[in-house]
Amino acid sequence: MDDSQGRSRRGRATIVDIAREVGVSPATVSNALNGRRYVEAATGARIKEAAARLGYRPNFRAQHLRTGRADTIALLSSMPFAIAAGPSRLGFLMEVAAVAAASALERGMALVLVPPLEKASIPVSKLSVDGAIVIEPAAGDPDIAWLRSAGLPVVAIGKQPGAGADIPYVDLQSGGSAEIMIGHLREQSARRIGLVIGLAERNSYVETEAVYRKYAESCGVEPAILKLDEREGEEGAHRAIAGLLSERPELDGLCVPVDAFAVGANDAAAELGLRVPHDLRIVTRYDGLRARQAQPPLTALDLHLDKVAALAVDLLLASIRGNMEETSAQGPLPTLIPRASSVLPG
Amino acid sequence: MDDSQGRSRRGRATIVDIAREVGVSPATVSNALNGRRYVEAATGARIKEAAARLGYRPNFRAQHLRTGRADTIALLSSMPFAIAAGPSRLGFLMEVAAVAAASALERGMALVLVPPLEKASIPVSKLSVDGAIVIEPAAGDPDIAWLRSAGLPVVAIGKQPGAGADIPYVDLQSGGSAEIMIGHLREQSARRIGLVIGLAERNSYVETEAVYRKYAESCGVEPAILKLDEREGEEGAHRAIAGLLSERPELDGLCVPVDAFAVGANDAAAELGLRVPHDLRIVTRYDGLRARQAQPPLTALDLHLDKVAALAVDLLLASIRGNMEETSAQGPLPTLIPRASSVLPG
DNA sequence: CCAGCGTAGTAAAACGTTTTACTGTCGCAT
DNA sequence: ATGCGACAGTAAAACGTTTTACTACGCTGG
Repeated sequence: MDDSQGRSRRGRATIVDIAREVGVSPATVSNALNGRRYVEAATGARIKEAAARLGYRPNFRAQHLRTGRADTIALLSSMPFAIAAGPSRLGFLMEVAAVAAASALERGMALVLVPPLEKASIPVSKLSVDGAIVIEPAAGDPDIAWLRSAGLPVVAIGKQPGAGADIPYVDLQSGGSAEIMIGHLREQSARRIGLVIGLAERNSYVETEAVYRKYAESCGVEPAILKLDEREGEEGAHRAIAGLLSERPELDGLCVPVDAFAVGANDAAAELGLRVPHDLRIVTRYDGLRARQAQPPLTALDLHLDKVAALAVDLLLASIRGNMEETSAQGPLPTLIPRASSVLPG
Repeated sequence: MDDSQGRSRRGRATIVDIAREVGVSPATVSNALNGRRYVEAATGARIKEAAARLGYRPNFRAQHLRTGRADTIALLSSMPFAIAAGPSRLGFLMEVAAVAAASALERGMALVLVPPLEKASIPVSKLSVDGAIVIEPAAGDPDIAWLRSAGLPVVAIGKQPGAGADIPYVDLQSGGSAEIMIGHLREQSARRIGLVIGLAERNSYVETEAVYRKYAESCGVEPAILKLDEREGEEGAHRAIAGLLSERPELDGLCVPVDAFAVGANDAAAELGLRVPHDLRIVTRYDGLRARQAQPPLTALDLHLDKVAALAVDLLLASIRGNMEETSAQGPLPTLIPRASSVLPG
């Protein structure tokens, strides 16, 4: 039964209700409402009027089925839960998420958030999305593999090591970041700098290590490199770095890109009675809550993640829509935020 | 043409490919795969084997259309852009988002993030979701109105003022929070406490004001209440609070639930040469980056947003699935985090 | 006057599931 | 024998769009 509103049985008005009302075919209504074929101005006006009068709302689920789109993208963290939990929960991922979500919405796409889960349960395969942004993926990331096998476009924030040109990315300028960090330590008169990075094969680690090795060689210092399992978190870093500092007491600077590890470095220094920054200068990369709350607060980089996130969304949408003339984008160069962990007073 | 894999022309295997392969009807395949009707064990096994062999992935868009679900919920901030921007971008909303997203994913739902947009453009009507969580909605929130008119379940974090029992909510314990804040100020020997809240009609303001008025009456202090437009942000608060403090120089304590305003209070005190906490004690509510980074750092409350977010997701999913025996949930009581803005040394 | 073409519309198929209503068969108690 | 219910499966409709292929029609140039 139609009621006086002209809509079918129960529920929302559909395109065929409008068609019946106006005396036209559903196809014409569709074309009038989303103008992908010309319909006569007068007809179009009548259709739009009827649509408004009936309170028509397109059924997105039907559109999605028909068109094969989802109008949704995902934002994935590939970091293990341990490192993303605690104070870093509001970290890198969420900072990107906030602006990526806004940027996507303004382009008519929804962004679904996929934080690291405690009980890892490949939820990415349960998602209905048109593509995904992945943050600093390690080589062989299983989520990326799944997405690619499903034929979905993926954009990385930070190049995926080992990936060909097939995965576009926003360059996080990790090499430049490393040079800024190490350069700053040297300016603060550190002469024996050590490096603490993660064990996973992430581009930022790779590039940072390369820059570090070049520094070590050119300055003639014996490299001191510690690679830690990210899952160990702050406490693991604390222990391991305490070990490093005992073995290599000459170290007077530490470049620790992972903020959780850097806090561990602070703790290790405290345990060994080393004064930061006097005896040991520490810098980290991501300027999040952890860096600012540390005692002493950690010198860090402003990665300009708002710009990075917006670039990533642009890149992904271009990729989804098939315009892939440019396959990657250059992120902005980070800027240093000097804090007490590395700046000698006076 | 079927290829050797038995799937239809191009693209993913569908349920009818499996049906053809096994020699059974599509309906049986559907029933076998999502077990809502019994199918014989042997048949079911053959079907599942074929599904695995063909690499079958259900087409979520088709499921969504057929079932009317979206398997997605939205998380909305109803705060204006000005107050959610800057340091608070990583604030309340994102803290809730992180755990709500994880919690939803573990229950098979995706969470889409709807941060406040600079150019407000009712994007909620473009979303395909089964329901929404709204953070501290003001009375008459247009997003909520829209969602309700679309028949979608809504859960509020913090009761919506003026809403009946129709909108379930997680009680943020704003009354209790106010008592904790004001009680703390009094313990820190504040004798003339002022209140700064927002102009919008949000429950936390309402309850806080009520508690404050009771305090003022019972202690015989002349109420000093400032209500500020949230869009004015830090600077607006700075100016207005400076005005208040000049007019009412006897004030020695300030309860400022909105963190952006509390930072403004800090600035106002500095401008007037008032020492915090010596001459003026300040407390705020949300313990975010802003509170911790302020000079001096602000005493705040741990609202236990992880628990709150999980409760909200539970409530919303129950609401979506139609189990609404309990219509609301009681959030945990906040706990005080004393900091230098209110704690007198010694 | 006719071939040809652009225009504005239509009918029907298609997207891939789920669900409803129906069918045949088997076992079993009457 | 017969009726009956449970069982395991099927055919077809349905969800609401978009898209393809087609039609009727008027116009234009030759």
